[in-house]
Amino acid sequence: MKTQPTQLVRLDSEDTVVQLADLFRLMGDATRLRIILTCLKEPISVGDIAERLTLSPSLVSHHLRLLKAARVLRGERRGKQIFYSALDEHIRCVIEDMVAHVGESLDIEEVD
Amino acid sequence: MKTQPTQLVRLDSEDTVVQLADLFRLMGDATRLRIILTCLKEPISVGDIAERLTLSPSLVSHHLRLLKAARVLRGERRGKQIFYSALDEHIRCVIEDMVAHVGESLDIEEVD
DNA sequence: TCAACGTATGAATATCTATTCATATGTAAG
DNA sequence: CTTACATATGAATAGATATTCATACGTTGA
Repeated sequence: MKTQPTQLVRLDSEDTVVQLADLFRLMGDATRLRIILTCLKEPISVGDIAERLTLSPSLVSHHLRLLKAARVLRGERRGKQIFYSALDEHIRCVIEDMVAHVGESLDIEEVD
Repeated sequence: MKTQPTQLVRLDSEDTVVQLADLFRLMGDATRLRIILTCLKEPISVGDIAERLTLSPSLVSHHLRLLKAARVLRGERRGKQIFYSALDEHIRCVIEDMVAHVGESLDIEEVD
């Protein structure tokens, strides 16, 4: 069971906009977005992400640090490995909406 | 009446991810996000955006060019002015979902 | 045609950021 | 405790990008 936010998020507020922009910027890198998508499927270790996306573990770790700090992902230790997964499901919605946008854009591609 | 996308958008596809990342990156700048939010409320001219956000018309125009190219916004000429507005409603959904994410994150702020 | 206004564009720059490499930290097994 | 493995961190760097300034383009009215 999830508690409701106590205060409404004000879209006009300066720091709310900055906060949103920070999150979008995080998703605005193809490598990082691929990492997010990979973690959305199932919890997965740093090494496995690196292997699946053919990236260096170091690079993956750098990105994971940012994503964890922004509360997009969370890490859970299991023995020597750390498994990363989505902190909540909103990110999935955000991406799905954006996919819909891309889909529509593609659809009217021939217009001009 | 809107036609349906003829082809499914494949999330695994390399260029789909890049396309998505490009869009997120566009929204990942606070100034640009403020411009988007302003245009989401109602069609508004370049000069009025600049005034409302206290930005130079030149800077606004630079950002609008990118947002138009990415099909986030559209521009429509009315006399000397050009009014910008959202091309479709998906961007609004994307932002709303992200606001929800921020709301949840704020809600558990005290956890660690 | 000219002037005035609104918008767009190009170059220059200072800042930011993704990536790499080397190294450190933490964990489990022997 | 040491070795091996998994992940994290810090510095260095090459490339990207937001902003500014100057200038050009397009539109309207005189």
